[in-house]
Amino acid sequence: MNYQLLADILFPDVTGTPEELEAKYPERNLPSNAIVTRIGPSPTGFVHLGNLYNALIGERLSHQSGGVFYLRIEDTDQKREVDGAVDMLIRAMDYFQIRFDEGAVADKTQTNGRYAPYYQRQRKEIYQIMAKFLTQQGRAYPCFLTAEEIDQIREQQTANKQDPGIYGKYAVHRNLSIEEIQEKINAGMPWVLRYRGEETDKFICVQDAIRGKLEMPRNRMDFVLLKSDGIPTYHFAHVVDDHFMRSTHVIRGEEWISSLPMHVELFDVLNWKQPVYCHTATLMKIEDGKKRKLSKRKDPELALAYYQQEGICPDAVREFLLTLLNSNFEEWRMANPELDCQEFLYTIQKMSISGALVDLDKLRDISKDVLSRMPAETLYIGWLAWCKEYHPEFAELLIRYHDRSIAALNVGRTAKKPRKDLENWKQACEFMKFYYQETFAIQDEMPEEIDEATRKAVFAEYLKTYDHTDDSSQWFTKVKALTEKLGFAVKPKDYKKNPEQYKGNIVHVTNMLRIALTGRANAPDLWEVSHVLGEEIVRERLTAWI
RNA sequence: GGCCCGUUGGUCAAGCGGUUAAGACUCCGCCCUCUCACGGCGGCAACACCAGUUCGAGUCUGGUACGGGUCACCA
Repeated sequence: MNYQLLADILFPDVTGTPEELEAKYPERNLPSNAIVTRIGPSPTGFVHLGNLYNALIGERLSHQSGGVFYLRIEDTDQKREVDGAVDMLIRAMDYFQIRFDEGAVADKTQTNGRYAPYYQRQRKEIYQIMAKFLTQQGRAYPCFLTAEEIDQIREQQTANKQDPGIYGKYAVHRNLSIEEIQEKINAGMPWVLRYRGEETDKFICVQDAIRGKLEMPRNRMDFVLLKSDGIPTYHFAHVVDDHFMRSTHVIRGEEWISSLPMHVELFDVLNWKQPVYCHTATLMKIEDGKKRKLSKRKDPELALAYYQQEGICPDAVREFLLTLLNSNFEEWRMANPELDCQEFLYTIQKMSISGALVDLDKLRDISKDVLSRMPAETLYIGWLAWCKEYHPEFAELLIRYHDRSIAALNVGRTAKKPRKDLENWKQACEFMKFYYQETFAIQDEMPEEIDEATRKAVFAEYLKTYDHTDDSSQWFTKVKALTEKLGFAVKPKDYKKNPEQYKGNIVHVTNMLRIALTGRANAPDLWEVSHVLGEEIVRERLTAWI
């Protein structure tokens, strides 16, 4: 068989050579330990936690090592492509502080980096050059099998209890003569380019950076390199791109492990250096006591958009993923509560292998912790940004009452052990609404044990002695005096012992004040809250009850 | 079904032949306390199973079970 002739028939317009590509996309000039890696999402319009999970690993490893982190859009499946998906993806990554050094930008006509293009469909010529090369080497051939014919082959194989696929004697177009091929092409029959696999009982062995040694049977399949539209399959694109983009590491989900033999085969045949593979664990979800893969349809928490909509602080999501990813992160965080999580040294060695469950309770805990560590001004900026997008009315309040909002965020925050009231920005809008007249509402009932007349007397007496300039302890002394004067027990224990001797206890008094001032029985320190609200609002809210 | 990957409390996990088997989340109790939150103390709760190697096994080997992945002109 004249492979050179075959290659010219198949790729008449392809004139480039692998050598030219090597020259065009040279080795990167980086220190030997610098990691170059990427994420390669498909523009389907759905960005999920797994994308972020892998992105975070790549981003950390590359940036910690002084390497390069880039974005490649794997858009080889035109059918699944959704408009605006890339823009959405980049914005989502940016929201979670994943920044790319080079790679695709939302505008397809623009590029950022010397290994461009970063959209796979724009790299067609590169793949064609390599495909032609493999054809010349006798490692690839055109296959004219239709989907129906392949189905038939599979049925036959299943009936015979043989492995399904195109290989060995089932690769019926493998040894077509040049004339037969020419004839079919002239007849306009569509074809795919298949790799010419070999019957073998050998094994391959790959040192996975996360999992250690991976052993599996060597590839024997005539898998597809180029689809009938001349666009490569994932397998071919991965090998070609990660070689010419000079990735040192390939970080991807464990679902790729089973196609590793194909990739290893291609790197071998092309005589290219294999990148370091890092196969990450799949994120799981528990349902009815069983673990299962997170599903796009059933689990909203899989979509990154969920975290944005809920207003979960991006740092919290990052820290949450970090605790899943690196078992020593939590320890580090406890030892270094004040450091930015970017300062944590991320290591592949500490990565877990088995699939982690996404535990929203844990996320909430981390989130409260992260928010409690932030200064009020920083919180304000993040919260306002979120409100502008998801809760515009609240954003207006935050702007109109800027100083009061900052003061409100500072309640209980400046202490050595800050309060952890805030979980996320959506919840913050609910929690903080009593600070604004526009959103203030009475949510809890006044205590039933206290009759209305007594309640009014409490408020009247409180207002009579209230001095906005009192400090916290002066204020509380007055509250205690009022409590005693109106026949309430200052110590809850006294009341518990002899309830008939009192109208109630100090908890009743402060609860009524708290409900009147904040609308709720549970709220932060009343003196502090009062000073955020200001004297006018304090008096107004209490007077309303008299 | 073939091939792969995995399996320590409900969850995330430490552990690298000898431990009372860490820690975090959740839940429960107590303390602190004007409520709540925070914080402190304490509690419930685990090495999937069976063989083997060994003086000794969560840790090594084999098998079984269970879970997951993959077997496309999808990535």
